[in-house]
Amino acid sequence: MVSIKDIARQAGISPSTVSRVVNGKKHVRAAKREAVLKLIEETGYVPNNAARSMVLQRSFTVGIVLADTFNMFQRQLFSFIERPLGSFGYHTRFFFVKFERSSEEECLTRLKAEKLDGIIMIHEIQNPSFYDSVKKLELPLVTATFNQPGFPSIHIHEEDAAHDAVNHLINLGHRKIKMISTDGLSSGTRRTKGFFRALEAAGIKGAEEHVIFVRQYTTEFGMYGMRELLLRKHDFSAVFAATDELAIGAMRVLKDKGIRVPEDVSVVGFDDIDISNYFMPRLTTIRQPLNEIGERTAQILHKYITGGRDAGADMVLPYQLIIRESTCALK
Amino acid sequence: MVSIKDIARQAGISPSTVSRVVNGKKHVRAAKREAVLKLIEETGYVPNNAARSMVLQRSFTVGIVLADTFNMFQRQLFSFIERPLGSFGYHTRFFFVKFERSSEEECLTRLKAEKLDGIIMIHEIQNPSFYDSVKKLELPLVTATFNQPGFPSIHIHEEDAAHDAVNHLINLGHRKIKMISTDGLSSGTRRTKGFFRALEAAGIKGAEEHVIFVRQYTTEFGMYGMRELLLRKHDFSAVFAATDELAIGAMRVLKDKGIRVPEDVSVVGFDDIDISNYFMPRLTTIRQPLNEIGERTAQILHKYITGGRDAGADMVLPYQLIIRESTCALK
DNA sequence: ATGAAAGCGCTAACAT
DNA sequence: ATGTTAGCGCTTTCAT
Repeated sequence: MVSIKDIARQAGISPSTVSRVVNGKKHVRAAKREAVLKLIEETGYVPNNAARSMVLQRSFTVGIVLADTFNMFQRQLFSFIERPLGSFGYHTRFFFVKFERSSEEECLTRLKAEKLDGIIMIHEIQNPSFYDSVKKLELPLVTATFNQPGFPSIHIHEEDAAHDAVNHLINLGHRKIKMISTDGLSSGTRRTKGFFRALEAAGIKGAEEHVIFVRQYTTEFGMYGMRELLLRKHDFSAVFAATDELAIGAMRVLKDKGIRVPEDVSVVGFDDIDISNYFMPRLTTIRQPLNEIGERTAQILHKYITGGRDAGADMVLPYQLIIRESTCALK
Repeated sequence: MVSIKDIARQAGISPSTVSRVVNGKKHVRAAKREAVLKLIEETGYVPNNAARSMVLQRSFTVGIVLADTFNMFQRQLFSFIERPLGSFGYHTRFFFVKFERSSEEECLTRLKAEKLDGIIMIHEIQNPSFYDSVKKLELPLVTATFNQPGFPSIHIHEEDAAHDAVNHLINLGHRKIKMISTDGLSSGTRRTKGFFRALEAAGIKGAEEHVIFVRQYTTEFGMYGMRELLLRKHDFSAVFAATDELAIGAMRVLKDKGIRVPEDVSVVGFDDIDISNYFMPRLTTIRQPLNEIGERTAQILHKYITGGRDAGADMVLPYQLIIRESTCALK
């Protein structure tokens, strides 16, 4: 493997100068710069990252914390984060965390072990002490798709979005509306709040009884949630699922029971993952601007890493209600 | 950050001994080993990877080459590869490649730049010189889900599987069967071969005219493929899609045209991605044992990296035809 | 069984 | 503008 010394020797100069050229520093005579560049081209020299990393005390890698379910939503969001991050010269490293206290703690340990330049969370850790520890480590952290006080966050206004989604149902004439949500995750809590708010504004009582809580945002739990709902009593004409994946699972059960969507039951999701537009029926949902969220997240983290400790910024992006085929007016 | 020197100093011994303990080497008196372990526990010491990497000339990271579409199939497979790889102490780094010559070349450059311990390909590069270059680099490489001569490969027998899928259609009485496939990727070629073989065995002529080739395995291209098929003439009763994603796109178009699946047209996919079982109708498909493929791939690569250059092993895993709701007997 | 010393490839502070 | 030097944290001979 050709090293900086090889280049220096062949160019008849010192490694320092080669380093200056490689890093685009000033104070190098044009002629030498050219010569070095040419040599690099010829030899295919590439700086050794481990070495740079050691002296610079930076790893050039950022950790991405995500749920070990690695569901479609997260996978899509990751794609949108990875690219801009790469353009800033970062690599990404995954940290999967389960929905358990012990897994969260272990995640923190692993996060510490790697010498990360920064952390992006696209899945929230429930234990608040996690964030305290990160703060102590002075590790730049930004959260994407949810708001974490004290850290830069890029997200939409989930409560408002949920409210709009439910309101869409209400405007369609629905009064008996159920929700499949999560109570362990703050995103679930916020979406549930929006649900309650819309119901209350419409004068619909007993909202609390209308929501069923499941543990994770997966199609499996969507099925489970709907089964539970049906077990209690099928007296609803519409369902709001806290995520598209939940909605997809719920629709699966509905279909299997011979209950038609949207004729018998309208369904609204949340997130607008790719597949939602391929479903039959196409899912009505809230679109999160994943592309922009990814881009902003990368930008802000980079700024945070390079520019210093000005945390706390909270960026709220616009969402959009996408009305498709899974909802219709109450007959 | 606590370093090996700190531990050594506190334990009143030399860094060498600490290193021995950390790496589980022999020739350390039990008492000292205990002491060091205790200190490590207390201080939360973790070896600096960059430093180890430099002296060991290993990066502990393996590159994963995948299509920049990062479709559902790849996302799922990645999950199954990442875990076992992690248990061997490797990290993963993504290398997305587009379906273009230039992107493939650039991928090779980036692959070289990183000091990778190994490479896993879950997407094939079309340019054969790519593999020559990797061979020259003496970089351990294993391919997952497709066979690359000269490298360890873990995959199913795609041609046989495709044959079985099509045969299922034939057994159902279908004679007018179309295929949506790819000709740029060898997996597409192999699946197409299976399609031909089944048709020929059944005495169905003009097989070549029955397949439409698209560029990528995405739902979008599935839609495109079906639209083209319909444009030519709707004289088929069944369609075999080279992947589930393609099938999903195809079914979308069918549905939009008011053509029922499976009553009017039976559809078979390939891969059995998670979502296929949630579709309406549930997709009949070929199941690739992703879990096992992922596990084996990680194992074999690890062995390859640590054990030396015994490339060439070719592991063929069993597949399974999963008959669900998207196919039915020809009426 | 243990320590001293060298060196992995690079950058930056300090000379000049 | 350029070179010399030290050192990042670790592992590994080579002594002892």
